[in-house]
Amino acid sequence: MKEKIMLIDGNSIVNRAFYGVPLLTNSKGVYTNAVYGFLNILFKLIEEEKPSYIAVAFDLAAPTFRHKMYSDYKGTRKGMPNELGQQMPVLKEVLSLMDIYECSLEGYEADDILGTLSEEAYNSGILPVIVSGDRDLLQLATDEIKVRIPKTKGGRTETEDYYAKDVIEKYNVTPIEFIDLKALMGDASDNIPGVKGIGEKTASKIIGEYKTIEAAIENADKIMPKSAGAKIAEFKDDAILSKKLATIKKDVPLEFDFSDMGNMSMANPKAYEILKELEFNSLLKLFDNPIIERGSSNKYKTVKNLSDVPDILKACKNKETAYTLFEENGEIFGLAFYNAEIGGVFVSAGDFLVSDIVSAFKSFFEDGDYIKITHDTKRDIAILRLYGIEMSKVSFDIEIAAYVINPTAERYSFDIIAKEYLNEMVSSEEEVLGKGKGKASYASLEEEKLAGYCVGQAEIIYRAKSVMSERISSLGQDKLFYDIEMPLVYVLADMEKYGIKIDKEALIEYQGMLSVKIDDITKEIYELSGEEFNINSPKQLGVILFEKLGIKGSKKTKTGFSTAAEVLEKLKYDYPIVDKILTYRQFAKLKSTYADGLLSVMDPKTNRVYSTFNQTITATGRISSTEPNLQNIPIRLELGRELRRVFVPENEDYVFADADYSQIELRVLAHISGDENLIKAFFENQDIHRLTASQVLNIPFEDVTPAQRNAAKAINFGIVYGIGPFSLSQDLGITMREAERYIKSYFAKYPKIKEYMDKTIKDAQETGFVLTMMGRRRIVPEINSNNFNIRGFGERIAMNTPIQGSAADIIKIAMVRVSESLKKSDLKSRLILQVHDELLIEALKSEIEEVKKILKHEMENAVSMKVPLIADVHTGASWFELK
DNA sequence: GAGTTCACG
DNA sequence: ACGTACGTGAACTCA
Repeated sequence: MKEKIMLIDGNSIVNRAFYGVPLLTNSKGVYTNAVYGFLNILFKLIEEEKPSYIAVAFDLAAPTFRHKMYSDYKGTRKGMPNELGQQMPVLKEVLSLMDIYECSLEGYEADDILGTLSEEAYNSGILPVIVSGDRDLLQLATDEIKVRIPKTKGGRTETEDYYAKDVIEKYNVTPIEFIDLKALMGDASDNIPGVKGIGEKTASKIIGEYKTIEAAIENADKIMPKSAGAKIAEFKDDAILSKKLATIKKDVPLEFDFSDMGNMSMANPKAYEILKELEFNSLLKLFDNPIIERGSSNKYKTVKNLSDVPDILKACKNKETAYTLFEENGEIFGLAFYNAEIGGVFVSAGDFLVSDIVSAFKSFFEDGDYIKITHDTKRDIAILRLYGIEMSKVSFDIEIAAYVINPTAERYSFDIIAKEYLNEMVSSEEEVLGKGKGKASYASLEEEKLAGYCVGQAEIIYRAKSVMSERISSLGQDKLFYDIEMPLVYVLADMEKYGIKIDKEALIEYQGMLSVKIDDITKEIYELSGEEFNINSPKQLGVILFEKLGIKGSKKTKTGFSTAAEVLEKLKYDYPIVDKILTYRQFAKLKSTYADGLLSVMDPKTNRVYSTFNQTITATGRISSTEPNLQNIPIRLELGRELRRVFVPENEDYVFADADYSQIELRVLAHISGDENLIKAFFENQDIHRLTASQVLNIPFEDVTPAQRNAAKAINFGIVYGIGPFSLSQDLGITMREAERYIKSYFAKYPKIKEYMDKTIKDAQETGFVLTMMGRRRIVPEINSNNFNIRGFGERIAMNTPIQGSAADIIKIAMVRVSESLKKSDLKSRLILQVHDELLIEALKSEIEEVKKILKHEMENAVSMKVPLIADVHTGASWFELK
């Protein structure tokens, strides 16, 4: 099929659009109707024609050769209305953002440029399609070259299409004769004189017979009716001039290269933004095309016979290859590969038995010789395990990479990465499948779309990887990414695979015990309040407590009374009902979130819960845990802590071994601030809070009272979070004045901590980001906010993130090493849980001593710091007993 | 879906 | 004069 070029008469189309679409503005009052109409026409025709090249020609204000020939040319034409004029630069901006080629040339009209481009294109073997609102262009139509005249009617775009035969059919003249026709009849809008007194009907008849103006003049005496012939003779000069004016030039001295007209990218982020700004919401569907817009996704190969697979694998071996695995509920729908050697390859699950596909590609996934890159490795590890495949090392996961580069993004999906790193708009999964209830299955996609989407994603991965790997290197994050985060993916995948065993009977008993307690206390509360209400509703509870019962000391939230524990705590001694509410809340929380919650996610076949550990959620580098969240299992209150008894090892052959870092964040702070006093404190290996109290208050270590130790503990915590006197005073129940004195005295004792805090804020203000020990980087846009509150928040982020984040770096290193050590020693014991400063291993009893040694050693030696790292190890027959 | 509350480090 | 400690996830109510 011949390549096409779409040649657009910009001015005439924008005019059509302006008059065809009601005058619109966006919410900022910018007129948008002409731009909107233009784009509607443009997109519709692009979709229909699928041109390889596009050029839009515009007139310039300067006079053209026609004006020089005839000073009244277009003399009757009024200028553009202001509402349209304002839209011209907007339109040009949109076209430029979409990389659509524009051209204009002084001294010539858009028509002439189009005529020239059409001629040149045709001679170069490219088929022109001409788009104009102006019938003058019909003279360019041939048997092959089509002229399309769009009409906007009631929001819909229709076009009249003219090949040469259609012109003949409609006007009884050939396209070439159309020039003569116009020259004879004149054109009021261009102020072409024509021959006065001859209208369309007569002109059409005459040209139909004589073909050209020249012939008509020569034969003027023979023309019927006589009067027409006489007029032609009389005004022959006008007729000749008119023909010159009406003839579109095909030899304009234009410099151009067709290759410049083929770089269109309608669906790119900048275009998206401007369309959004113009509020062309209906046009944004352009970005929903499930076939990835750019690149070679249209040129993929589909595997028709699995006997072709060995050749494909051969071409991938030792070459970086991106793959995508499309799966739903454990069922594989498609597999795509992309690399420079083979381009895109698609394998559809619809064409073969999934088990055959899996065995055909087994070596790709299992052999280290294939350099794999993908998106969301952890998910693929789990899927492949369902098919008996243990995935070997994936060298680059773009999702993890995107997180390392910027941990504060909302999502790291393909579409976001393509936009961020390749500046391309591709469809998100949501756009392809929909979301929520209406979410479709991959099975419902046409094979071609599924293939395009799979291969397109593989290509995105392949290309994004090279951009991202350079970025990571330039940010000094190679070690963080390649040695910590990438290996961690496998550790987390294993943790998710193993899960943790629940003593189901014990949990049901715990649940029942809570039910009884909740029933009892609910009755008591109803009695004390004199009515039944929903205690779970803060709104209803607030009304009961602070209006009906008239309890004093309420605080307001946005929506009404606050009933938070912080408020109720202060009132519980004076009002028994408040105390009961607090107790109710405790029971209700334990039952709904933990007892009911765990039972609902427990696998009934194995009696284990399998949490998902998310590696790309937190802004600081921590991991998070969901469904169930195993990182917030109660411990602080006794009743809650009892829940930990239901977390047990697999069977009698196993036991739990656990280790938690002692004061890791304060140790990190000592290290990165370099404060000698704090460093010394840690070398003394004493109770750090007591030591802080004695140093800050200048009293002997032995004389520190429990209250003083508590105060020091609160300060130590506060320091890590970027403390203020208000919060400390609240926490300790002291005046702000006193709190301020404590803080001052703390910083006086540990001067380098103060220096560190000041410096990290200053650096963040200048650079816009903060760093952890391992080079994890968080941007802190809040820090330069003009808003007092937001800026304060930014400053606390700047102070806290390096501390929390470095601690996260450290335990991640420990996890990777513990996991490696267990494997290297061929132990059956396995890491099953991480809770920020704690690692839990389900250990084979026979391996317990070795496991304890590994845990302690790898945790304490994960990094080398100016203070020792201490991990305390415990063992026990349930999570409860690890203390 | 936003807001509130509360569990953890 | 401002509002007030960092980082999470889950359950619940209510609009």
